[in-house]
Amino acid sequence: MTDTNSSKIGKLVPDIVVSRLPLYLRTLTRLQEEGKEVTSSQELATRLGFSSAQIRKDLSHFGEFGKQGTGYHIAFLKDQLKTILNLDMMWDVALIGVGDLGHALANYGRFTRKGFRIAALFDSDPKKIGTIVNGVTVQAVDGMIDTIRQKGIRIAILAVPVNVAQKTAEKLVEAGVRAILNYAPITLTVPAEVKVQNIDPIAHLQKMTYYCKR
Amino acid sequence: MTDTNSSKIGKLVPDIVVSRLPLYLRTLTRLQEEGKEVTSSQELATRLGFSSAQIRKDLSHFGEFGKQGTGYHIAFLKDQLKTILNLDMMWDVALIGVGDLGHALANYGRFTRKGFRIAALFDSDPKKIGTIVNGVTVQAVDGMIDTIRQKGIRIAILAVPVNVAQKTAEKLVEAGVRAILNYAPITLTVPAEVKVQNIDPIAHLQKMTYYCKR
DNA sequence: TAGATTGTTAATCGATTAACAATC
DNA sequence: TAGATTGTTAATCGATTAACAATC
Repeated sequence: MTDTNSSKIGKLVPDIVVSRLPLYLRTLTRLQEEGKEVTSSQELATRLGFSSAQIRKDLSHFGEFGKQGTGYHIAFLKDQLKTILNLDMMWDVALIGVGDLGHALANYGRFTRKGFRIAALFDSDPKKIGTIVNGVTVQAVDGMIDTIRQKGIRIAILAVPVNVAQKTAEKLVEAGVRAILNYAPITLTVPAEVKVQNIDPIAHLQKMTYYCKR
Repeated sequence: MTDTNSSKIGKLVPDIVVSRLPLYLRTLTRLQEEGKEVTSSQELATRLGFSSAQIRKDLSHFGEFGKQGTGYHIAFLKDQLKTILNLDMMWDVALIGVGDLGHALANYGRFTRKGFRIAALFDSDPKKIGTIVNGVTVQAVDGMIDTIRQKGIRIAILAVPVNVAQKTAEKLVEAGVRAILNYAPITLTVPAEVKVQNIDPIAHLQKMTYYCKR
């Protein structure tokens, strides 16, 4: 088995496995920062709170990246994971909604460092349109579809009020967006080929209070 | 079976079921805003993209909330879910790290509306200490443990730089915090009785680019 | 009553883990 | 070689779904 650039033919990789790859990547980067060059499924497992078997199984969906007796060369495995996740390129991202949250996201330096460039900002508030945030001019939502199409943007971050989130998502889909990171507390309805990931701090807090009896 | 205030005795509710309860709550609130008084597992399922069987099974862990032929009374089910999730009270929350993200979170009105009051703000930057954000004075991280203990705060939102996140989490645990919403891109190591939920937008984006071949 | 929908059971499906031969 | 660790298989574990009796 030498196919390391894509998943094994005929086998679909479970979504939950894909979810863990960014965590592996993150952990490898940290290990590297600590000066390590080689790691093992056991070390990764300890760091992440997973089992070592799970890590080996997950990676086995994509190829063979380790050496028996030695483990994994960190720089090599990082590169492989980046390739698998299509992170060997810079992705342009549209950010819709430049309120407090949108503002914080537009200024979040980690996006750029990790290969996600905020290439366009949109808002519907006339007071915000035309202002410059982190070097990018805020545009009217009215022209959003054209701009996103023209720039070929495939990823959007949705930070608009919940009452306009679904409508805005539909515009994004029309504009050709394939992935939406949704901060609005609502389940978006989009075509199956469009990926949505939701971030809702309230939902996370509410889950934890379940365990906080008092 | 009339035990509606807690899970069935002797049966532990799977964590993944607990994760979905806040989404049910959110959807019920939306249905209510649309003027509905009654709903069904099928309607909830369609809204959420789940199966109706899953919704009925999830709810069955906690009691019987519906009526055959009719469905669920929305206000009643909402109340029950709130009780199950310990949301029938106001929770004090400490927010650590008042950078761009922390600032946005401190100003996020939805926390208060959903029963989470930002009761204390902490930062280590002398320029921020003493400033007031959304009516709360930013305090030095130095006195954090005492303040959290004194106020009996059980929930913390961690929005500090990644390099101090683990150290800060340990202080929070020492102060008696039982639940941490972690925005730093690192897997925190905490005692088993402390719940951690992670929010990492980069991880979400990286998951989606896996499916964005190009 | 007839139609609708629940709560639950059993079957199915999928993910995790334990164990180990292979081999560095 | 001896020790360590991989990749994979098979077993286990757990979650989801289909189906339906109960009943509103």
